[in-house]
Amino acid sequence: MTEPLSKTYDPRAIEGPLYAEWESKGYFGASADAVLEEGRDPYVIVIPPPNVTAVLHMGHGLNNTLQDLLIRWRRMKGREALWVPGSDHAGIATQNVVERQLAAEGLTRQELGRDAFVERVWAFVERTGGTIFEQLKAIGCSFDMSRNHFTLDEDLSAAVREVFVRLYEKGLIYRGNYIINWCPRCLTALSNEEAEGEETTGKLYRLRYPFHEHHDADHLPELADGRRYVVVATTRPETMLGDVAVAVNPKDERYAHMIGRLVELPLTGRTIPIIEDDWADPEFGSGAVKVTPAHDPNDFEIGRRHGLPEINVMNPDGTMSDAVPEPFRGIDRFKARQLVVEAFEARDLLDGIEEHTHTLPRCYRCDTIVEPRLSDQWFVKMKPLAAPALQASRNGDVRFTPERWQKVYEHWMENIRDWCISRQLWWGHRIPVWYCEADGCRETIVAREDPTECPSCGGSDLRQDPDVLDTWFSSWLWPLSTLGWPDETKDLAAFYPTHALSTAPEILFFWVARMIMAGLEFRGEVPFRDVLLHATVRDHHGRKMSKSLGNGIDPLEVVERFGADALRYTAVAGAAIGTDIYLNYENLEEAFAPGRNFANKLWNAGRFALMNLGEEPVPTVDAVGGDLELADRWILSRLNRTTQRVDAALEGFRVHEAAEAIHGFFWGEVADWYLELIKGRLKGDAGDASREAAKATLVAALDGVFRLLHPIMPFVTDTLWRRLPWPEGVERAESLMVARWPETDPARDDAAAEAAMGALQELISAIRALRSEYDVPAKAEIPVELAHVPPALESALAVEESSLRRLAGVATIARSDGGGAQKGGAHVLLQSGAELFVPLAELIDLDRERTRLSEELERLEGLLDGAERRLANEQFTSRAPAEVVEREREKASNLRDQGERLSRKLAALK
RNA sequence: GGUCGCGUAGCUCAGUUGGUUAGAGCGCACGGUUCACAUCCGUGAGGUCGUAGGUUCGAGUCCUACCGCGACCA
Repeated sequence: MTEPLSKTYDPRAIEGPLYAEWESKGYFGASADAVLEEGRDPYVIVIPPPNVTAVLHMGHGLNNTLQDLLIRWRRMKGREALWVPGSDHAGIATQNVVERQLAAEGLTRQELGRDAFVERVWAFVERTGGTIFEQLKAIGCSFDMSRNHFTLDEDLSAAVREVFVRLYEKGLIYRGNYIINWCPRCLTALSNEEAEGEETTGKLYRLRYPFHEHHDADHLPELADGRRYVVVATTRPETMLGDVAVAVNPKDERYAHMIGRLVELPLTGRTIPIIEDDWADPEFGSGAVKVTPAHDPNDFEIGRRHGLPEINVMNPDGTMSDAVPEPFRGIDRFKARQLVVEAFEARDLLDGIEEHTHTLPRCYRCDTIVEPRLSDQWFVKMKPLAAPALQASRNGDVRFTPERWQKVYEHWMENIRDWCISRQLWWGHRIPVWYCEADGCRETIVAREDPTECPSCGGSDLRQDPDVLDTWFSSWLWPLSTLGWPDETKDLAAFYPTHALSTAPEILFFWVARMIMAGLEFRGEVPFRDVLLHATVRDHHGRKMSKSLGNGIDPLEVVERFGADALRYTAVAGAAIGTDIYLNYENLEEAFAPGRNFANKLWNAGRFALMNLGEEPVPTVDAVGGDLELADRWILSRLNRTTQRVDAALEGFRVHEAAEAIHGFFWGEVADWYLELIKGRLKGDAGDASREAAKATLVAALDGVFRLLHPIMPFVTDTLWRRLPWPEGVERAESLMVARWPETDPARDDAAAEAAMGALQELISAIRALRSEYDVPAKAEIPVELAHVPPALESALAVEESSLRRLAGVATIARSDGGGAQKGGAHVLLQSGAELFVPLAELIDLDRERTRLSEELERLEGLLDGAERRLANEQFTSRAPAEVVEREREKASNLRDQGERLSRKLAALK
């Protein structure tokens, strides 16, 4: 710990060991007793559980950095901070992975059998399941691994079963035969949310259905054989094999008198009726729509309204079923589509094909086109659960950041549809429902404990429902179940409700909305107060990073090359609220330059400070009070303002603003100015008292900024912080991680010091700019003359004249009255009111100087013109607030003064 | 089609209730090798704040329309 810092910043050397130390000291743990018995204020975040098979990607990197930032910040603020980690069994995704492994061995899960398959998945999960947490540790996540959970753990599974039974008993879970979204590749039902719409340019086919018999449809077109026909349009012609009616709008006069007539359903030998239903839109196509109740949600509704039959023409795998005529049986749906169209064409029944843009639903796990399918499934009745969840948003019990997500959430809640929760998978929570197989009984048993006999007939021939539950049916309980619910555990009492949830916007409905419903339904309280929807990580072309595009960034490679702190800072600084973060995966050095450069700067400036501070104790700032110099008071004032800014930013989840404030303070003020100003004092050039004041201030400034930065860049800050020399007798935590967050101190705000330093900085910058403008050699020391020096600058020069010489390369400082202009030099009018003259006849070209001053004068006159016009406007002076008018007057007078002086100088040069 | 959001420097973005001479990082140009840092230091170029109206004493900020982009939901 006291070995010297390496000359170059090497994050690999510090990060791993430091994390291990934090973990071994138990800093990540939280205590329920501390909350329940000692009255400590908790702050809780539950992790959005990554899939158990997941490997870390930048989305995780960003999201978990944000959570760690919030947790570390609140921990330093003295809260009992708990970050609950865990993972999700991810039914379809995990099952797919293992099925692919089997396929590589030439096996299918059906060949293996259910029990053996599930065993195999468990083996896989146990082998790979912990990976992501090791990876998250590498980026510094301070979660409490003693509370790690998995959705298939015994206690979490018990919670799932409890919830199923409760909702069933309450009448909110039911089984029914409805149209659901079906993935023909995964062979399972999906919820509406899991079927993702994708805009596609497809085709709209117009099909002719001839009337079964001749009648008075003279205004309709006729076929070559003289039969009249109606035209229906569809994007899925193969489903016509399951048509049971043609619907027209009752208000549509073209068809009004045809209701009840029959048309022939081509290819099938069936006839189907024309029915009236409001759903048919007279404006769309011919106004007549085919009705296929078993394969379309709207047609399903029409079918039920009219008591129509439901003909299922498709097998689960997307091939045509035995309910269709022979040539189509067993044929894949898309091939069947082609065959149906050809058959229509051959019979002159194809009315036309046109391009048609529509939204196709695809399976969110395998991208296969989802098929609406009629089947028996379990559903949750959502309206009763949504009502309180909607209320919670409207009354502010849950808040969304960025705010606009509130509307998205409420819109979804207002239009909620029932949730299909059964999945035809093997990996997941088995549905706790049994059917009595006894003849004449057929009882349905829904139970918390596996039943051994039928409560109705006493029979023991029970068959459990083969299906499992939607994974989200367990993750919607996450904040409850990870804290022990339904048991009344200490954790539940101490840590529920949690405080913030940070996640990706795309799972707002899947997960966040449902957690809010579950929290309210099962615990009577929202599960968290704040929902933070973070940025999407994209590549430099704006494309979402994805495995299939190969445009991802491996966070571990970034950590390896630049360090976790660099990764974290880059993510935090780039993730402005409501905007996505763009990273170039082809050039990681450039992509992570902000964090990498800043970490390196911290290291080097910190190392320099530590070398100069030495290891002996330093006095406190209070102890050297009277010896504090301008620069000291200035940097302490700046620190104080920075602390205020950072606090306010973090309260509002404006993490990028916090990062920027700290970055600007450390680099732009501490490193660029303060360290430069005190170099001589640290060496003792100005005596012991001055040196001690500088040391005390430097330690205070670094201590403060390291604390502010620790939640964002925990490793480099703790490493440097613990090496700071410390005042004797002042208590100090053993790690910055568990040190207290800085308090702001109004007494340290020092406007006078800031004004004086501001004037000095302006002067130094102006001299540097002139040197650059006129190509003064870097080492050449130049004379300067000052006039009209205002008190603020005067007070700065009184103590920092040597700094001025060193930082601006000044040899001599003379005073003049500043009356006119001297030839053979350069003039600058400073905003502080001072005048700078650099007499460098041999370097300064008169023409160039005149041009430079003219341009400056023009700029000033433009500004003055605007200000004067405003002041001349009586409306402005009477209506604008007095202070605004006053500020405008000062500005105008200042500009006028500068302008006049500048034109005199310009005139003198002509 | 509905809802929401976004167009500010070459790029990615700040700009907190309308009011200092509109900022940052990256990139670019020029200069800089002893004395913390070339992952650095200094200086600089670059913006009629998408377009057109409107409200106001005053608009990057508020309103309307349009153009362009994106997201979500049908």
